[in-house]
Amino acid sequence: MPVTKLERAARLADVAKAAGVSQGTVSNVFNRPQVVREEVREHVREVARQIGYRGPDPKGRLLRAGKVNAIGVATFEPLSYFFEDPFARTLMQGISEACDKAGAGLSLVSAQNPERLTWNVESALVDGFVLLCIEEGDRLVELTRARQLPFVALALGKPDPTISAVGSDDFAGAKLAAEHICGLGHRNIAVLALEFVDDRFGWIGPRELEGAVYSTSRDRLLGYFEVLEAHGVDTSKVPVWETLNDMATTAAGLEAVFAKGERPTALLCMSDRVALSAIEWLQARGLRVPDDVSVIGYDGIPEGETSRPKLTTVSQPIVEIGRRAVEIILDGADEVRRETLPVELIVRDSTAPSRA
Amino acid sequence: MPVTKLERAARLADVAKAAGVSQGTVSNVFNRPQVVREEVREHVREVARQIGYRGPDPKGRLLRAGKVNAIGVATFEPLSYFFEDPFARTLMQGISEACDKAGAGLSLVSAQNPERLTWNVESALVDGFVLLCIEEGDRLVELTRARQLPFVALALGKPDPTISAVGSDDFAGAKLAAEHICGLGHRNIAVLALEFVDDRFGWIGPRELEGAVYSTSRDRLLGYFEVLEAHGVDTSKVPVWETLNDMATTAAGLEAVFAKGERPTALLCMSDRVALSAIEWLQARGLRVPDDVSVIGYDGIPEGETSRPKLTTVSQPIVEIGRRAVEIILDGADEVRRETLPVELIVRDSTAPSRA
DNA sequence: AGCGCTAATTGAATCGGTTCAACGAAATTG
DNA sequence: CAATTTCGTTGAACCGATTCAATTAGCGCT
Repeated sequence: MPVTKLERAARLADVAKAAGVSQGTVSNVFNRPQVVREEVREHVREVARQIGYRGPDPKGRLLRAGKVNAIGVATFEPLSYFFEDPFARTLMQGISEACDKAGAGLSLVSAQNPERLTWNVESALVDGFVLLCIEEGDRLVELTRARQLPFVALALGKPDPTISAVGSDDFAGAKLAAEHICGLGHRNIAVLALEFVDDRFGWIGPRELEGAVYSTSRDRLLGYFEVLEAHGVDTSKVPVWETLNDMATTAAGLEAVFAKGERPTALLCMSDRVALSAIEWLQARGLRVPDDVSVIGYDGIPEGETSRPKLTTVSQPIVEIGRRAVEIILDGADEVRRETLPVELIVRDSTAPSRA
Repeated sequence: MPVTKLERAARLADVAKAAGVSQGTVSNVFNRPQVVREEVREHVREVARQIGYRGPDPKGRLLRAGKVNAIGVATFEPLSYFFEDPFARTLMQGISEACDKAGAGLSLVSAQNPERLTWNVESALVDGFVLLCIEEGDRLVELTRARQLPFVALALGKPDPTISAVGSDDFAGAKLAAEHICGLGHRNIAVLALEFVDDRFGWIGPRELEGAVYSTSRDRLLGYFEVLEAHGVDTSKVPVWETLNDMATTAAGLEAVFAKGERPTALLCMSDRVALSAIEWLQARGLRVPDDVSVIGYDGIPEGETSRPKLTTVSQPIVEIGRRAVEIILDGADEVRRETLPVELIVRDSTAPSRA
């Protein structure tokens, strides 16, 4: 009897019935063709073709298999952040390389939109999460915990020992930067920092340092200060301005710093983005970098290599951090893993000896 | 009686049993809390907490719901391509914006690895695909067809009317570029092209043009030629070099072009990447852009705005293309949709009047 | 008390596969 | 020839939820 097409999309069971074999056999035809006799195999294939069955639906397979074979990357920023921000992009490179190698998929998740029907941390079909804790790291971790899936936090502000995390040594990195600047003879220095607490910017004093939510910023500042003091700088007089890692708040900070009496001859920036913004601001004001002002960044994003002047910076192994995070998740071991990768001073053209 | 924890992860059914209610009620507690009496709701919540149930598993929900609420972006390149290539990145911006707005997820899929057990076009859990047909567009389309999911092709080389696609008018865009160059008085022109057939580079003659696999390259070249001829240029003498859209093959092409007798005063490049590479090569050889050689690109990637000199180019609405592709997929209408978005000439600093 | 109405809950079917113990038939062995 | 092994196939359980028709409970009204 001729096989007729069905109304709804064909299923495995339909093929089985039409071909007069069991579901298990049809399943095998598509998943382990070797175990089924050639004659049967071809027959099933032919029937499948006739009723328009194109192979097992991943939705069904998933439920049984349990494993999605994909990892999710979550952040509180909008999805476009993954493709715009240089740091995120570099990180994603490492993450995507590791996924490619493991044959795992990559799903991007934005936790920003708390509404219903959105693909979020609660509903994403993934085997584990890499958390990009740029902002609201705590909430992100909390959301993810509820999913009971393995996860690794990156750029996590807090050194919580119950959370797997990959990062680099902020304290050591900051010291590297400060050593370089002091070694060039600079003593009149300003700091352009990242956030100490959420959604605020402006001057940072001892009180703000004390109440810092983000240990990244705190550790880096402490690193700067330790070295500066060792070189006889009175850190209580060093202007520290908290930015939102963008042009606007960086410019505001520079306005404020340069409005003060003594102008700095060097800028310690806690990110390359801030450093690049600062250079742009300085150049627009007719100040030469590094002749008039030395600028050092932090992170080591690719843009620092092509800027003018090329950016001196402390480089984190961003790609490597992403790669490790994925490896840890795919490892499957469920104990807490914390890794700190080494940082490196990269001297390029945006810093020069002090002329003072 | 006290509720005890289970060995395996708790399921909805376990909660139902432990709380002495039906599965349906527990499902409602988590999905439509309004419909269940407060007393029951709280009781179920409490029991769920005790046995360690954190809410419905998306895997199960998926099977029933049928909709994943995510779209996939597939290409033959490795995953890292999405974060490295400027064109892809800009496209992804549009795609991710549209996904964000629709509350849909975003999964990246590389079709490169044909092995088993990999997250690929056949197994990705998505509701539809955006196909980035940079290379091997045909195979990609074929693979995707088998999934019987809606898909939209971008940058598809062939004008296949059975496939939904979003693109821009290559012929018109190329004419724009050529008009600009001719209008500046240039008559001695070379073309740096993209691929006409897979995995080859070098000179393009009438034969290669004839046998072009990629209509994008062919249409652009035809656009260039039509305008050049209208300005009295003998196009059979115009050197056309096919690149692989990278520095190496662009440099090789320039070596070849400049080794020939008459040096061009203007370069028509089929991508901004090639144009930027060309500028770099020219500058390294001591040739000034645009004084000695004018260079015009194609695409309109962000890098063209910050390069030195800033790049004159034909801009495709890349972000918009990505956005439309997602909208078409989420629309759900299953007829074939083909859209051609307008291109625009953007005159910046890499082109100048011919001094001849 | 009897009636109609609404709101809350149940039970079973369903989604689309994979897996595995068990089984029958054919091939191999002692 | 009986015993064992191998191979291919079956049938049913299972994965973890959602959905909806049917049922029950509770309430107000005459």
